[in-house]
Amino acid sequence: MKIATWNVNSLNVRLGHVIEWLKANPVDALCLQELKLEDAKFPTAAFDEIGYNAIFNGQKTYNGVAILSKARPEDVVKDMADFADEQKRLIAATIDGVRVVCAYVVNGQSLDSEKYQYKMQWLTGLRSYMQRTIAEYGDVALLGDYNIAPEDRDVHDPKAWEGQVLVSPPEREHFQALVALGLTDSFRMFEQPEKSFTWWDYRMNGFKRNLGLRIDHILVTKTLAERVTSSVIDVEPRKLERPSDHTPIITEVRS
DNA sequence: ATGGCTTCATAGTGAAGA
Repeated sequence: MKIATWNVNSLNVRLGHVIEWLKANPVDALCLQELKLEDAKFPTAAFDEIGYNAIFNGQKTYNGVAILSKARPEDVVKDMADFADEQKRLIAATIDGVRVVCAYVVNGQSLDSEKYQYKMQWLTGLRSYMQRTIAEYGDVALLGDYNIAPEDRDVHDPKAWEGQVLVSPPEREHFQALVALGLTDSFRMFEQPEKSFTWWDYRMNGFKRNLGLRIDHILVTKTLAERVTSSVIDVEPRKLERPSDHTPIITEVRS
């Protein structure tokens, strides 16, 4: 099966891109982040027309996550049970026997911001949530916008980014804590081109100059990692008119 | 150049993203 994740930065604006991408890339599950729309406005029919089920956890203006899947999603859970959160950042379901967790990690804004503290707390909550989820389900994949570049090679200019949000040591420690739960960064299981990124700033011609970061990830439990056959970033959607600033990443798991 | 661009909410600009 193929599983993918894409921060679409407004599903209203990007619906056409997502539909066309799914037609060209008929993955078994696609996790979306930053829907920026309330559940009542979710375009369920548009996905139904192309053979996809949709589950979603949205809110007006900000955040919002969804999972699109060919198979019917089972045991749908929204939010983290043990972490009270006004913001809609997590949804999970079992698809083809795999527990798929779709997360939109807090950005954090800057290290001296209250939002950074919220990010740290949220990541601590996610760690507990994932620990429990792995214990309960076994085969688990955590897909989404982590808002963390795990290593310097995931940053176009590590010197320029040093000490900034998205690359700070405490954030990277949170990423490694997820790995320590028994999760593997599926993208790094394979030889990859240098300067592989999933996000580029809209400003300064960031994409054309490849001034990006790798902050969207697909982590899988060991049992799944043994069956992973590929993991790739698809930069094509970033080349379209009015693109999202993020682009999809796809991991394939042998059945 | 603490800017640059895009989205949303709003009807001027401001917040937020990363």
